[in-house]
This record gives sequence, structure tokens and C-alpha cells, in this order.
Amino acid sequence: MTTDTKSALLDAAERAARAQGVDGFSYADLAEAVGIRKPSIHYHFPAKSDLSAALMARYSARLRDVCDGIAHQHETGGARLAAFIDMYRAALEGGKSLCLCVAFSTSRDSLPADVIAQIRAFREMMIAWLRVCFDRAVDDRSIADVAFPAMEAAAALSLLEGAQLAARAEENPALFDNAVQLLQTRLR
Amino acid sequence: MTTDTKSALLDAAERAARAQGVDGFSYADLAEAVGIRKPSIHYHFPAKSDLSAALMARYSARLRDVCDGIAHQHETGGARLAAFIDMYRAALEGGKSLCLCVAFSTSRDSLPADVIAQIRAFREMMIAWLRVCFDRAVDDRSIADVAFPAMEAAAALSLLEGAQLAARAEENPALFDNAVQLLQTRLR
DNA sequence: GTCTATAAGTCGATAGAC
DNA sequence: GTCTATCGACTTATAGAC
Repeated sequence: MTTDTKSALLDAAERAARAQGVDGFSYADLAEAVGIRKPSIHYHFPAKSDLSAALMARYSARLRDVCDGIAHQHETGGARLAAFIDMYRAALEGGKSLCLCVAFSTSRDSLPADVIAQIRAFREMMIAWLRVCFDRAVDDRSIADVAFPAMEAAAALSLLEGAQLAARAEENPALFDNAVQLLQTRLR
Repeated sequence: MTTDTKSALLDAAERAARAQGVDGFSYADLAEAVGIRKPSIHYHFPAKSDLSAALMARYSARLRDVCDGIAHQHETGGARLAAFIDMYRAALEGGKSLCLCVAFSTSRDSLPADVIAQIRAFREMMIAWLRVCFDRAVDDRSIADVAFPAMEAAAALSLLEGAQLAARAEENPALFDNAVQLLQTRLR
């Protein structure tokens, strides 16, 4: 079926992009993973830029939902932040994978302008969500020493993304853990 | 002269790698930048992996010297950290460039194992240097609230690298500034 | 040390049959 | 929707003349 092939292509492309970057996989790789021939992919995604855009749109929507779920499940800012950190840690998959946003950020010049805009929007969404965590923590004291929630949110995202990058470079999740440990000591 | 061509190649390659990544430049680009023909590069660097290794070795030595210089120039941990942050901010070059370590980390699978080892060694060097900053700050109180110097060092490097990545993705240094602002408020 | 010429492979993308 | 066949551009790398 049409839909299944398209989803299968997106799944394979996301896995490949997060493991090897946008330029690290080819239509040939995708074709083999999904079990169709290379040119057939162009029916679903005429250009690779179309695939990138679809990939980022789907990822963005999914993570918005996951963050919504965390917010519904946890009341305090600290508990939400803890779950958020766990999500980034899980995305590492043993040091073989990255958040798609980080993976796309590393190869900006092979992406069209509208995908760059999607990356910016994704980061703004994540920072806004984190901002709420730190805002709440000011009142509920679930994170120590929060003086500037907006700065905390921006810093937390860069910390997590940088930690992912280092961990994947050496294929060693312990580097992620080392980098985020300080932030975790502030959680009550 | 031999030496000059080799240095010119390294200079051009470093600029290109930091701006576009290891896979983002070709021997053709280098040849044009330096003013020789493509195959002539192979005389100096038989394979691209040789070039990568030389690039990282030179960069690592240079940054070790720069950090030594900062340590000689500044006494307190806070003043040293401030200079270190400035160095990472300057490396951005308006959002068009990255630290070579970050640039190499983004394209790990196109690098040979010994260059990956160089990246690890580079990061360990940076973290050890930062560790001294935070150790000093415990005594001289030049950075607020330092309880765990080792954790602070690991977190600071990931923060700076993540901030660089975000800033270059959108070619906007303000994203770097937003991410590091919190750390800077702790400097006395 | 640098050159010309070329090999051998990859890539994304298109044309047109079925 | 998927196929075969193919294009043109690009890549790293080598051979051998100068």
C-alpha cells in the first residue's frame, strides 16, 4: 500500500539520519532498507529536500506530543525536567543515534531554507517548554537555585544537545551522563 | 616551497571543515583555494584521512597553547572561564564556523579510528583545563555556587559545544549568547 | 612537487514502460 | 506505484610525464 511504503521510508530515513546525518545516507540505502528500487523513492519524495522536510515535520509533531504527555504526567518542574533529560538520554540509543534536530543541525548547508526554519521552530518549541519547567520550579522548588528561568531553558537545551554530540562521537553514553549530572543534582 | 603549500592546504582545509564539516569540502575545493591542481594535494596528504589527522593534531596543539596563555594571563577561575567562553564565541565567526572538535564530532563515521581518538583526547584536555578553573573558583569564589568542579567542567564543555551547534545551524550568534548567559551570570 | 589524464565509484534525479 | 535503464555531476584516488 501507498501509505505503508511512505511510512516505511520515513522510518528508515529517520533512523539513518539520526545515526549518520542527512548526508550520511543515500536513496540507495533507503531502497535496500525498505525493499524497493531506488527510483521508486522519488515517487514519494521527488527530491531529498522533500524527504528532509517531511522527516522534520513528523519528528516535530511527535516530540510536541511526547512533551505534552510529560506535562500531563508530572506536576512539578523538576519532575518534568527529569523526564525530558531521560528522553534525550534514550534518544542516544547507546551512543549510536542523536535527536533529529541535532543531526540536522550538523549538516545545515545541505538543507533547504524551509527545513532550517523548521529546525529553528523546533528549538523554540523545546525552549518554551523547558521555560515552563523552570518557571514552575521557582514556585514549587523542585529545581535548586532557579533565578532566571529563560536563561535556564536556553542553557539546558544546549547542554543536552552538546552532551548528545559528544556521546555519539565516541559512541559512549557515559559522556552524556557526565555532562548532565550537574543539572540532575539540582533536581529535588 | 613544500612547507608553504602544506600549511596553506591545512589552513584552507581547517576553514572549510569548520564551516562545512569534513564531508562538506572536497580536494577540488582545496585545490582552488590554494591554487594548485587537485591531484597535487595527494602528494602532501595521500588520503583525506591523513589530512583529517593532521588537521586535528595541529588544532589540538594550538588550542593547548591558547589555553596555556589564558592560564598565564588570568589568575582566578572565573576570569579564565570568561576568556574560555570568549574563545568559543570568537570561533563562531558570526555563526559561520565551529570549533574543529565540534565539526569533526558531527561527522564521526567518515573519520578513521585514530582521528576519533584524537577527538576524545582533545575533549579530555579541555575538560581537565576547565576542571582547574572550577577547582580554583571554589577557593577564590570567582564563580558562584561551585559544589562539584568535575561535573561543572563536563557540563561547561557540552554547553559551549551545544551552543555553537545551535548558533551555526541558524547562522545566528545570538543563540550562542542566550545559551551561555546563565553561566556568565555566575562569574564575579 | 606539480602536472595531465583517467579510473572507478558514488550520488540524486529523470524518462518512459508496465 | 514500482520497475529498468540511464544521465550528468561529483567524489577520492592512481599512473606516469615533466
